[in-house]
Amino acid sequence: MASQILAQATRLFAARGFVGASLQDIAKAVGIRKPSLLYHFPSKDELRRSVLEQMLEHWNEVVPRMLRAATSGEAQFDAIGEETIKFFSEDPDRARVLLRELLDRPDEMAPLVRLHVQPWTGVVCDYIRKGQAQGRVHADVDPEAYVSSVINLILSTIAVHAVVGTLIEPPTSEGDGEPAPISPRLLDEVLRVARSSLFVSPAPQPALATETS
Amino acid sequence: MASQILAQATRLFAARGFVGASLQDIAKAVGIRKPSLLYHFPSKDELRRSVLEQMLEHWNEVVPRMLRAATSGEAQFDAIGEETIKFFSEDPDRARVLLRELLDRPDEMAPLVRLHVQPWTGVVCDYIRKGQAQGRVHADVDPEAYVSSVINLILSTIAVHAVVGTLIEPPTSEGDGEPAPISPRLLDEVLRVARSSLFVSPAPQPALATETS
DNA sequence: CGCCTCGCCTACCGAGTGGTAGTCACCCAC
DNA sequence: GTGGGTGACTACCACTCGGTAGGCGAGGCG
Repeated sequence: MASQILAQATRLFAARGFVGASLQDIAKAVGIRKPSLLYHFPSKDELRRSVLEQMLEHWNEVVPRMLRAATSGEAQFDAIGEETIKFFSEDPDRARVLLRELLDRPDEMAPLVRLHVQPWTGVVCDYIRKGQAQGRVHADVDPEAYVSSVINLILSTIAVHAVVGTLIEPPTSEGDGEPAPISPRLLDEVLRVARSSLFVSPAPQPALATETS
Repeated sequence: MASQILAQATRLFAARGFVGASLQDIAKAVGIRKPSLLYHFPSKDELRRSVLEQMLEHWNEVVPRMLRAATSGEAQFDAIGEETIKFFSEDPDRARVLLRELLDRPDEMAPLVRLHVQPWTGVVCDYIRKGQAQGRVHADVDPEAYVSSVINLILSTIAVHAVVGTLIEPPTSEGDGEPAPISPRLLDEVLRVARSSLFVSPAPQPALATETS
């Protein structure tokens, strides 16, 4: 039950924001009444914290896999980006909730961000600096700023893809109720930008048969 | 008077979101009572539209300057990015309000985005394709997706710089009430990423005496 | 059976919301 | 002076919000 509440709360917080999504809305989406919801979560703020906690918990399961990939080789470097994109794009509400919290409560989110992404970015930054020493990575990359920018780019691209997507290709059909998948063109380009702004040799593969699939 | 209301409304919408900022809060920030505010703007929704309209109006004054820069030469290409960054970073609330609206009302914002940034991105995309034909721009750039990504990156970087900034350098002093300027490291890296993921020859200048000015 | 806990309910509360009605002081043209 | 518009105010409205009080049925257990 609590998990259904968390799921619906995540969905509605993502769509309307924390203040915009009322407990009544969330309860109705779950199929119960408001006081029943408050039985499981003592307050709306507690519900918000639980939503965030659940998401960061899930995130923490993904991180070790990425770190292992990061330290193994250059080609696997992309895997970090792909893994991050996968995490957010398999449920874009994660990106939206996170972005909204970043906007709504920056002071509260700053320590959380430090706690959950700082150590990971530290490893990646070390790897970038090593790459710079070996000449594989552009010398003028600012590792911390680069990593922050790429995370930011992935997060916001997925969060607002519904709007930006209509910029790059007209909506296929109007009035559809389903979520509309994220344009692969956008995601591919995000990865390409991240890769080609990091490594000095941008194209090991000649990009000739990319249209196969 | 109306301009003061718009200014405070922009500030509070940016900080707390549309539903989170009450008319009473805005009126108090201006120094008047709520009904007096509703005398100037007939409804809260009208106030929101006016805030957006004022911002897009201001934006439309900047666009022609950028377009002139875009069609003049390669070095001036960066000027577009710098101009865009300047527009948002001289008042980060613009980025925050825009991002919030993108999250809150995607269906309403999509046509606005098309109207106000579509023509401009069209010109830039043409320029990118010309650059690709001449070999100055990476062949695997997806012009529309690239431009969308860069706009997204600039917007979100400035919108949440307060949180991300603490990732790349510890806050100099705690408890400061002033807005805290955007880290130049972040902005420089955003520009570098945008530039170096576009052009094939990333460094015409050897980046040796860049610290002169 | 009696009793307790769990999960949910209806009914209600005070506070705050966006918005309206009506008033009042000012100022400027006639 | 006087009429009318301007821009602010006080007082109020219906409504929704997050949260509480208390009851009710089902199931486990002595």
